[in-house]
Amino acid sequence: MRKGRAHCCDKTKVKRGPWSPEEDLKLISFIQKFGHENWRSLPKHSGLLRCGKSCRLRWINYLRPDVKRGNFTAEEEETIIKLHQNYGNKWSRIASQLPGRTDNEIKNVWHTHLKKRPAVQSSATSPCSSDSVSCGKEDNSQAEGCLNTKTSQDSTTSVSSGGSKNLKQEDDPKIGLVFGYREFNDIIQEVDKPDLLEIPLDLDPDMWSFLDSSNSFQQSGANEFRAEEESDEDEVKNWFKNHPPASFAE
DNA sequence: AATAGCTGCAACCGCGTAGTT
DNA sequence: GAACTACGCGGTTGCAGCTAT
Repeated sequence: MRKGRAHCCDKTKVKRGPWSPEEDLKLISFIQKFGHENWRSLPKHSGLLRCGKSCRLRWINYLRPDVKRGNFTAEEEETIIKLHQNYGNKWSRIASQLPGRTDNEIKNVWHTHLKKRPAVQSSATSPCSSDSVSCGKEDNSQAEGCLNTKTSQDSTTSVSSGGSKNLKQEDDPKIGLVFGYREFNDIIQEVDKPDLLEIPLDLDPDMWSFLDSSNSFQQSGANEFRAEEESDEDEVKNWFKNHPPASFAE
């Protein structure tokens, strides 16, 4: 279809693997300031050593304000099962019916929990089921009809099996390093509202030293953004200084 | 206590497609 | 219409944490 395509970024020059709290902060901070109209150039301007694709994924699956963390409710699981019967592996389509859930998360839940259920397994043999992606014309009316998806906002109301590792945000040590978890959600919800941005963060000592010592923000490769980023950094720093971690003690 | 096996999740990879030149 | 870019999607993988032995 296409004649050779350059990889989206030079693999040797970008960082890969899990995101650090500092990177998350940079990304949130940058998007809050400048938005994300161009993922490809975002890393360069934000000073992140990641490819745009990776930034996009991180934002969509984890940092976006409206991402609902926590285990899936029984209702949500039920909805996923129904939607999967209609749409097959169209995860983004399914995700669009589940506010706050990402396609990646739904896909994971499907593969780890839902598809193992006996009821699901039997229905999976239906013509429009899993892996028969070519459902062709999806019956939207039917699909939408079965989805009066009122998902609970209480992510702690979990019915899902839980498994051995429920490292949702509330348990994620990575995030816990920097943010109080509830506060983390709150921040993220403000990211799309620049004027309202408050960052109720519980700041880990490591993060303090990061902010105080490193020039990580200034190390941004984009000179044209540098001045603005510095003031952005100051904003964030000031906020942190005025909101000592103790204020979020449990 | 050590470790092998299993599970669940975050992140990566490659392809399809829409948009632009 | 061809060539190219960038984005979005779905499949897959790697790894950390948990459990069983």
